[in-house]
Amino acid sequence: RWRKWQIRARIQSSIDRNLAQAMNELERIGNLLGLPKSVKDEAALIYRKAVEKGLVRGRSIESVVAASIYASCRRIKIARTLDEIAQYTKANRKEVARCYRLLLRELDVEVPVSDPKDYVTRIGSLLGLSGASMKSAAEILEKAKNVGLTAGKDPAGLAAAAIYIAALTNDERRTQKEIAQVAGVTEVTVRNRYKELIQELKIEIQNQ
Amino acid sequence: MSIENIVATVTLEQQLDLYAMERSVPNVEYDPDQFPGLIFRLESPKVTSLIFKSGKMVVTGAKSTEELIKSVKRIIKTLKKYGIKITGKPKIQIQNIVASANMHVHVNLDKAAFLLENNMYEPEQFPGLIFRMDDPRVVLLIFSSGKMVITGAKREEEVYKAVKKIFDKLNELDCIRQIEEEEEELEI
DNA sequence: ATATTACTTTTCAAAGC
DNA sequence: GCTTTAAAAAGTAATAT
Repeated sequence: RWRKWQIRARIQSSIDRNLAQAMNELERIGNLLGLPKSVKDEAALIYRKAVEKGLVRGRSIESVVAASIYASCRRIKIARTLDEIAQYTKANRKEVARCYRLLLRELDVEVPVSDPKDYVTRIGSLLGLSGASMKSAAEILEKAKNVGLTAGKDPAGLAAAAIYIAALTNDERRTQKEIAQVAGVTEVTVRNRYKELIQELKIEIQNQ
Repeated sequence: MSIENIVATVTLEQQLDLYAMERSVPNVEYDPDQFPGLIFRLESPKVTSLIFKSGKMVVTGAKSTEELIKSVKRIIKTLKKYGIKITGKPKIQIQNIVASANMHVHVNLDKAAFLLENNMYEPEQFPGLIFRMDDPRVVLLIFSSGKMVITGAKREEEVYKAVKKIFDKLNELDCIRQIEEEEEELEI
């Protein structure tokens, strides 16, 4: 009886210690990323489930915390790339991605497929674009999705190209370089997506 | 549909001296600190073999069972040619078959990701939808172009079964759209 | 600015760390 | 879990011309 109680207490305290450390990490990374409380709370919930299922064994707390944050961002539709989150940890993107896949498979956390439109708000505001431009970028992406142009493509690259077009047509031109930088993709990707979008959606660009 | 790669293990039931092989057989790589197996590349059929001191080997790169068998025979013949004594007949076991196929349709991956069970679709990480099929037990990488990769099969038949099954399933779920393809290559 | 090369994902065995 | 080997898919990245 006593022994059983002791074992249970020991396990509980081990989970508590793990959680306490994890919450510090979560708070640190979350603040560095400028995430709202709702995202941090959701991430904490996901992490708690992971610890209770013993998924953190053999892995660093930090990587699992980062993966929980990523899953939370995806659920709440706060656009953040895996790289952005991983940069504040000692682990690399690959390790965080591995933990994220583990969370998806082992926990019943449902994560919707990321929507390029979610990246528009972030990229647009970082560039100081008007709401009108962001709205037209979202419309371009909606059309692109309807003709099956977005399948398999990086949502950040798609959003970047849509913003490039929208800014151009709204007289708020930003260079591909500027957009690529804040979107976290290369200029080549922005250019490739841009070419495809204007060609397939028959968008007229006056400028040169 | 075509088989792209077959991974097989070959058991020779005898110990091998890899150091002696490295000295006498040309074009082999052996660095036990890096990897316990000796790497031997056969030019035709173009396959690569990892040979272990236990007498077991892994042969990769074959595109058909016939090619695999021919490769194993040639590898053993080559080793014998350079003075490596090999007794008994090799036991060949196919461990993994990788194949590619083309459905010639456009696939709505967003919809498929929502409707299919056991799938993973993360376009920021990889363009294909990863689907784990229970029967046959294989993994399929499905692309929006309608092309796909089937891996994890142990028999050729499982590949055909999996391709038919996923096509029917995507059709049922209405995740497929016909596409106008210019060049229709004829294949069997 | 475009062309190559290289990496992402999945699968599998081998022996050893 | 890692190390090594092969192969395809399509996208993206890094480097070369």
